[in-house]
Amino acid sequence: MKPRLSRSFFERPTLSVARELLGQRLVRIEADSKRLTGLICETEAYIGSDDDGCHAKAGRTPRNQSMWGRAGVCYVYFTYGMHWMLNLVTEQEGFPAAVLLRGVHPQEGIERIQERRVGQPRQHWTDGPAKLCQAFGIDSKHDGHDICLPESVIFVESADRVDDRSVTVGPRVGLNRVAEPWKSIPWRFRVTTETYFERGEDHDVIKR
DNA sequence: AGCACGATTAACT
DNA sequence: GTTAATCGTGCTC
Repeated sequence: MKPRLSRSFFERPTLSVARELLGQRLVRIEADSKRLTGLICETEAYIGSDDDGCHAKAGRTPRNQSMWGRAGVCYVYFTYGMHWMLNLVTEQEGFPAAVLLRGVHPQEGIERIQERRVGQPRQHWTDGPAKLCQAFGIDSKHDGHDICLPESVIFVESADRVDDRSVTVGPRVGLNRVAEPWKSIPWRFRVTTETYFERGEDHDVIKR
């Protein structure tokens, strides 16, 4: 078994965590012990209550309180009446910051991912923040879940670092009503070399 | 108790 | 390119 990313990884500056999560392996152990994994290919950073794009700007509420928790905690929230989003909390406890997981490249548990994403072509199984939560069975029950505990059912395994040449940095998505500079600040990180994750018989293409 | 909004998605022109 | 779906959340009355 590969080593898991430790709490000290998540206690660092959020931009470093967001960048370095690219290429690492998101692991979800389901209730029946089925293991679903995917290599992280897109992230966004949300940093502090000064960040107008960050939920923490509204202050601490029951919904967003996980963001004030210790590094390594999941902040899972509900939006648009139907979608769940998974964030991993960063920096020190008491400072609200997190990395939104926006896309993964499926590796293990393909059959179950396919079941959860019925009718969708493979390239769209986990290429959005709500899509990956649906595919991995992640929802409200995981809000506040600590991924650094040994018994955690969600964690991140150490894998190959993605080279800078394969990473594109740009503005975060979906912040149309947010004021500058937060609307355009380049806090989105994604793997843009289309063949980057191709391995063996697996010839999926990273899109977006 | 009512209401406007949303870190999106899928379907459609 | 546009837009409906769908409802928890936080704010106002």
